[in-house]
Amino acid sequence: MAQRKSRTDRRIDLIEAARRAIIRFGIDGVQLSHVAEEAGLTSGAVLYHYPDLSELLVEAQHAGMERFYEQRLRQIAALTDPVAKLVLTIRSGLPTGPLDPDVRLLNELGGAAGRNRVYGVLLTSLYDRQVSMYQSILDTGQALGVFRLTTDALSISRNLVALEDAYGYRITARHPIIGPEEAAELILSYARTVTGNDLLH
Amino acid sequence: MAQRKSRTDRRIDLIEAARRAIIRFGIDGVQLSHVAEEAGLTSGAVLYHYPDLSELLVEAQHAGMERFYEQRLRQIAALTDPVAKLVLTIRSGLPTGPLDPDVRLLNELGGAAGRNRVYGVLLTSLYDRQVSMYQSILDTGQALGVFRLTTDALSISRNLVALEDAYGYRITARHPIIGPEEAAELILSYARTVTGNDLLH
DNA sequence: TAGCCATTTGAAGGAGAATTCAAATACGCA
DNA sequence: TGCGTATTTGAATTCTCCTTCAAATGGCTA
Repeated sequence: MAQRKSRTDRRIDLIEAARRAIIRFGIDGVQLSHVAEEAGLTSGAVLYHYPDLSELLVEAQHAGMERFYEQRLRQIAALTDPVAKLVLTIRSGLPTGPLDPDVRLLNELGGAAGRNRVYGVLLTSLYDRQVSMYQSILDTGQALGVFRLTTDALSISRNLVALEDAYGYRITARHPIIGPEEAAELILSYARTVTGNDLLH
Repeated sequence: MAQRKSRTDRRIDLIEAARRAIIRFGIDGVQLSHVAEEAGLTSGAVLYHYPDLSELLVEAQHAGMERFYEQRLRQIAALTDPVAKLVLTIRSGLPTGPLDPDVRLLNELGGAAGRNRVYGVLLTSLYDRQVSMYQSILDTGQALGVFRLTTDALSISRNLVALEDAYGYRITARHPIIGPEEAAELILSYARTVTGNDLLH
């Protein structure tokens, strides 16, 4: 028998297991047994904690998104230079490679968000928060005279997040030419143009 | 009994039916019975033409992609002015609204392309062709002196397609602010900056 | 240490979907 | 018109997954 755990500990495990299962089988392809296997439990045990699988899936997606976002925030928190912040933020929004679990998870939502309101809201809220993240970097840089923005910071930020998203898809789909490095360079080329800064650091 | 049709006619119908079913239930959620219902047939009839549902789904995705791409090509073929071409191309890459079937279908592939090589290849090939489409418009504009590109046309084109893709997702996910118009304006703002052209026509 | 209770198992049942196939049907062609 | 055949149906079968639940398990507390 699998090790017994407290209600909260087990729920945390299950959310992690669901995350892995979604990546393997897709948000519409996950089955109770997939989650159970990933967690090292039986289907019954999963059902004991989550009588409704779809609720667990939402929680898994939510947790994955929060982790992704918090991680990005934490990385730039250590920096003060707007240039360094911007460059690092761009890189941290891209997958490390085709198998990057965080981005793979987010990508699963793309299609589902058009059919499922909950997923649509989740994804939209993540997008908006990432936009704010960029916006505050750009505003600061502008105020310090480091950036000379060609348009409003909001529009630029929206485009930056959009570019990250799109290249995340390209990379996980294994584009033969566009990998993490190439994508970063493409986004940076945009960022250089609109900030009027070489973004060397 | 449903009207009898020739092998080829029925296969065309089924591909259309599968396309609709994918949009409704997701690429990993479609069932034989969904396709059958959309086609006005029984599951047995579907199986008679496509013993393997997954092959039908691939064909449906392929057909949807080709149609989407051909449609865009056809639209710009009527124009000669690079500015008009560029503006129209940007608009034609965006969904008309959250329910746009062509984009909804493409979005279904996003996640699956990370798990399924066939879908990955399909999606990558569409991306590359769309990039070429933009590239030829930009090259022409540059040659005519209408555009003064800030970077190489290839990078700009990659970013333009990436932006379309990403805003396609945002729109189908029903972002409360970013609709077709707003997305077009965001992409145009990028295009203006990198072409040095106001893109008014 | 004994007993309680939350957690987990595993088997049984049931629902739903895929698959098979014999029979029915309608179209094309002689 | 009538034959032959490709297409479609619908029922039976099998398969897979979800759901339920009684029994087992093991940690916690008194």
